[in-house]
Amino acid sequence: MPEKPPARNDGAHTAQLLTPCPVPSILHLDEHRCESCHVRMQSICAALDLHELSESELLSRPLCYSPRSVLLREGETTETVFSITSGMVRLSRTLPDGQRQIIGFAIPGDFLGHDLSEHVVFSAEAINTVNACRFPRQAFKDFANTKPNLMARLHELTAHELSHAQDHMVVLGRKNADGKVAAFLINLRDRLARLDHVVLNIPLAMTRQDIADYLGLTIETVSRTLSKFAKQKLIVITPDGVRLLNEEKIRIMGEL
Amino acid sequence: MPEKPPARNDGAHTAQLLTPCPVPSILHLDEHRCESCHVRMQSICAALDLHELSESELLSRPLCYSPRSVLLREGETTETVFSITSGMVRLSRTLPDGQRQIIGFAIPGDFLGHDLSEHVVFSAEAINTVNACRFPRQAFKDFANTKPNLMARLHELTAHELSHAQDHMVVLGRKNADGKVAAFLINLRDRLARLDHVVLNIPLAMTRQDIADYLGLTIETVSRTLSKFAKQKLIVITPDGVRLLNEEKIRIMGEL
DNA sequence: CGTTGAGTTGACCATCGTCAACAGGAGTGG
DNA sequence: CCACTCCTGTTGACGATGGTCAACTCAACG
Repeated sequence: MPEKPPARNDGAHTAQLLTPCPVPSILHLDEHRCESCHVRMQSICAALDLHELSESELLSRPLCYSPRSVLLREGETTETVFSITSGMVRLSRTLPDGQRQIIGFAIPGDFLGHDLSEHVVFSAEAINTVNACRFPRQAFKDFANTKPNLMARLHELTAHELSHAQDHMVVLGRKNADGKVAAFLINLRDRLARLDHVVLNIPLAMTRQDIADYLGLTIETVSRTLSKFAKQKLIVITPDGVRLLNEEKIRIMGEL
Repeated sequence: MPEKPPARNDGAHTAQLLTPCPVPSILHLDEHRCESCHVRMQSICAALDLHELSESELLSRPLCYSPRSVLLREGETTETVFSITSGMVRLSRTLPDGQRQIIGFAIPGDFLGHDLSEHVVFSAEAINTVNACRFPRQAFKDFANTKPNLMARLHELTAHELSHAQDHMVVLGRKNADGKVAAFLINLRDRLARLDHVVLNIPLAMTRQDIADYLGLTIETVSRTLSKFAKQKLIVITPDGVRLLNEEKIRIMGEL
């Protein structure tokens, strides 16, 4: 893991400014009502009863972000926090020398801005089209301070995130390339399964470069490893992701 | 980073059962009064006023743990949570194949059991003599649920821990051996400095094996890297730790 | 004085990073 | 429609970083 000279293809992750995309479904209001939100019970909102939900609804705005748009930018002051309702968001930190480490991929139900603090410590960029409820940070914080349930739920999500971060430390510190890629696939599958129940194909909306930057590998090693898995009939690589043929073997390789 | 065959020197981290050591200072009561606790404002207790402090004092017991004793054991159910007041605690996870990843070193002011959940996800072992306030988990949880300040403080500590975990991901994923060791030294120095103000010598109470398991390296690489730093007059290796000669260079190597 | 465990150093080698070439798809413009 | 570029992804050849194995020192301890 030598210190890379100033990143090779920076163009790959320069993302444009925050650009909400058209929200046609602003007309179908009930689709955007919190009450009928399909990830409500996975999200921070699980803590709220119907009355509280409509209170919180007054604070938030459902927004749609086009691919590559920026939800949060590392180093700025935090104006907003988010609850993701669809799509996938990449969370990353950049080193002074230009290297990038992806610290996670947020999926529907995930919350961005756990600490409610003033400083954004990582960038958040939409990978594909993303829908998210955006809250003004201070208003959300004030609201949470009056609702012990909500604060407890936020804490629960944060603690869960911490545990997940610790899992990933183990992967980064103690797994070889095969183990890292296997752990990544299994982990993503399990998280998506919690939302969708059946996940046959694991959609890989992120690029190989993203996966590499998440696993502390290079794009070449990720590509090679996936090809090797395919040759060993452990997976099939599809245009939009990966299908597991031998989940058990992959799971053992990636096991923590 | 090949998958190690079942750990080389397991003996190094078999720790004995929870064994509080004699607490002679049980006589000098005021030293153990929360009111005069020297890490109070760094710890979870910073959220409590004097009245609340004496309430919480009824829940907790100040205990002393001898080196290598176990505060929490991975996989068991959580009976207790801790606030560390002196000494250093090693937090680790073990993989099915016996490999170990150290996910952090807790120092005075740190809290163990952030999630307040039923399952212990990492082991916590005293590295040297450790003093800690022990709370029954459920009682602490109930208490926190009645004190929004305390819950907010717990959440603050957890969010801080999460941010720290993300820092460490960057180190594990994107730094070479030199950068990892440098980042470790600087990070430890800064954390100790927050407690002690002046830290000339960085005490390394943990073994080289511990450092290696924290940084995703081997004991040999850690040893070699420290020797190299010493040869380059960046540090001096002392019996009980390390002294920085050229902090600036180390800091740059370890920079995030 | 032998044992044990931590730490250091050297020699060798495997894994994964580096560099390079190439394939295929999307978008652009003539 | 085709030529062109740009970008992502794949594959191969080579080499450096860091892991493996081994030998050694030193301090602590009985």
